[in-house]
Amino acid sequence: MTERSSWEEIRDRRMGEPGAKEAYHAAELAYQLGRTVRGLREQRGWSQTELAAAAGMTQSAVARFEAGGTVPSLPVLDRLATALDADLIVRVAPRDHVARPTPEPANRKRSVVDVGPAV
Amino acid sequence: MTERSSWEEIRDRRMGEPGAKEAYHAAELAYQLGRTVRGLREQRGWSQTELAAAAGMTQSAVARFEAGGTVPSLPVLDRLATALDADLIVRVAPRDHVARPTPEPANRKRSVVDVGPAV
DNA sequence: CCAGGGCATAGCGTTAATGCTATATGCAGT
DNA sequence: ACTGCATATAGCATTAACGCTATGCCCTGG
Repeated sequence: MTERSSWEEIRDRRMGEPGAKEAYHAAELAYQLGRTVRGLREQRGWSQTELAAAAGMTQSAVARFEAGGTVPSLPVLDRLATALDADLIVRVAPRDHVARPTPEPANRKRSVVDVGPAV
Repeated sequence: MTERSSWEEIRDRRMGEPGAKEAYHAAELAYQLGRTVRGLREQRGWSQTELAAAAGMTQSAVARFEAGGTVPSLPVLDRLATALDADLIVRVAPRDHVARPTPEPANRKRSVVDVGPAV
């Protein structure tokens, strides 16, 4: 239909489709992660090609990801984060608990991967 | 080989294989996320079957996930988090920046999904 | 005007996560 | 001993993410 097919299209459709609330979240998540990574990349003055090389992937993969074309897998996110010298943080934080003020030392040299019950 | 095949086996193998540092991270991430979710589930006194129903999946899927049998996708994590009334937090936080003390209100009622350049 | 660099897409083959059903234990409770 | 519930696996079909290659477009420098 309309054959406009493009990642934007795909993303828009996913984010608009009702009944797929989870898919929606995931799509939005993908979108925002893409923008975040793009920001970090540009901040470093790197081209998609360079980031791709550093993360062990190709330019097209980076473009697809940055455009939110697909919901990235954790392995890929990890590689990108590592390439950008950043930490990939994935956590399932219960909302019940009154999360403590997160006494994060703001700079601890943890591993690239940071997981936890979040407080 | 040895045909012992089980998720533990799979996980162990993945976490042990050298040369796949990213895969390692991802596997460990999967493992820990699984334990976190299991903890939250038991904390609620739910059975895998119940959590599965609440998250729109089957008991086997939950078992597989909790055992770290596969690296979960974001959509699945989102559904599980939502079912457990928790927040799924995924972020790529640059290590360079001297992250500020995270002035997190410790209790804001954000969306289920929380993404950002992390400060 | 042409060349080069950077980014967006198209297509396609491969791989891995999901979903489901069925089954094997293990552990109470009766 | 039998029944029922919970968890671990097996096996299989589907789907989607990934990886790669090849273009197309745009913009800028020569």
